[in-house]
Amino acid sequence: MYVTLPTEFSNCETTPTFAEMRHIGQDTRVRAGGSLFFEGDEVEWLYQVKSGLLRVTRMLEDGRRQVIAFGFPGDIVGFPSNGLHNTDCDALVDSCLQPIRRSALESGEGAPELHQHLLQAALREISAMQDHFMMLGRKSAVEKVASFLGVLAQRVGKKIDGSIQFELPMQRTDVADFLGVTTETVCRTLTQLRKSGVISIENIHTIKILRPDALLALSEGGD
Amino acid sequence: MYVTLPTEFSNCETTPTFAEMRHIGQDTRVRAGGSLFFEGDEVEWLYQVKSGLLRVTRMLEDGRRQVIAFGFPGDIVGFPSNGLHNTDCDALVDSCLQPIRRSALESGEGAPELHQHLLQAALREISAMQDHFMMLGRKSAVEKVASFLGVLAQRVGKKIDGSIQFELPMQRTDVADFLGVTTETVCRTLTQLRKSGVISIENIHTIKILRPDALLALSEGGD
DNA sequence: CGTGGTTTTGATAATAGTCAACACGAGTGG
DNA sequence: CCACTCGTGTTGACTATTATCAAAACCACG
Repeated sequence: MYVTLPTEFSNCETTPTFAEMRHIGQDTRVRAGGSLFFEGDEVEWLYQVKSGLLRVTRMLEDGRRQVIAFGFPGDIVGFPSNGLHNTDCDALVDSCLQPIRRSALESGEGAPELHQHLLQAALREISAMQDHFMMLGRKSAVEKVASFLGVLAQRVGKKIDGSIQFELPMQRTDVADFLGVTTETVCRTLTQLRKSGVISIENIHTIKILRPDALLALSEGGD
Repeated sequence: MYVTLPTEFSNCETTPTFAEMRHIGQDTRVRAGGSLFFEGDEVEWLYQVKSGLLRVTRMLEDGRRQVIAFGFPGDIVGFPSNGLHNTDCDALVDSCLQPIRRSALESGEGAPELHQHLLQAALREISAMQDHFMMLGRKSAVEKVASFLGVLAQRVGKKIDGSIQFELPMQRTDVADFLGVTTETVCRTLTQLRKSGVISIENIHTIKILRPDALLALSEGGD
């Protein structure tokens, strides 16, 4: 029981990306389903994703959930506010993380390069969140799903002649809670995109963008 | 023509809140309707609101607009991403601002106290935006409006016996674009709250919360 | 007093949600 | 190896919420 504690099962690599080792922990692996932190926890570490996929969420008392962000390789999660985590975070697939001491962000003495890197990451985070506001507040279901697929294609897609293919490791529920729609709407929208020949669904967790131009148009409201 | 440039019409005060004057500009006044910056502008200054009200927005090509945030006294607006503004910002009423050099945030050498203050403000901003995700993605129109009024009451409300009164200086359109609904929905919801005796609308820009407890319940999904 | 912009209300339509059934696939145990 | 089961995904029928379009009311200002 109480199973969702972080399950560290080995170290993965040992080359810190930044000079000041003192502020960087040993790389950590978390199994799919394992949690990194919960809302209200004191922040000791931030985490830079090296491989895998994290899910950052926030819950309402009545169970409604919003996926705040997905943590793809390169992303940093766990920025504190008043020293506390204000979201939950868990791994959707086995993931490898580089922990970074909170103090490297907040005081940063002795590791100016790392401090700078974290600060810039936080500022990029603000900007990315502003984009997502537009998504949640002003886009239709089709535009939301199309935008989401577009971003993923750009971020983790592999070009195969004219089309772009990528893994969609999270569940439909996660996509829905990220986009502020229901699972059913995500399904229907994907079906609609498939039937109109914009994408093909290779299998549940693999999408191929057949017509990137059409997808882009849909994501911006072009019919 | 080209009228929306910042209209500075005087200095207002001269007591910098932080030690290192070098990084702090003279207090600046902006008239209602004046713009502080536009999306894509190079960031030279951040602004801490001393009085008045700012509106931070982002636009889609087709004209759809999302109000990212309102800048109330105490708030800091204008965090850069890659050195650029990624939103527009203008003043809704005559406002007084304290400009702070971007370098105070990003390099901060010589003014560690100010740097720290700005960093913490950025981190609080991230947390506040996460809350707003829930608002945009998962709350109904009534919950959105009730939450919004609740926050304003807490932030700028004045207690008058059992009720809380405050100014709502922005237009209905701004509230709508902030909450991700239409103006009509904002109006109808306010009317509904008024008719059910939760609020009274003293005049278009003045709201009185008659039953704070009921408003709170509505903002969390309680019927 | 008009005039223009904003707010409010009403009637109707469209989008997305809900509830329910069914399909699919992975893993389990007979 | 084959049901069986459970969780997830998909589809369908229907409903509810919110958007849209249009008209009226209100207000601020010249």
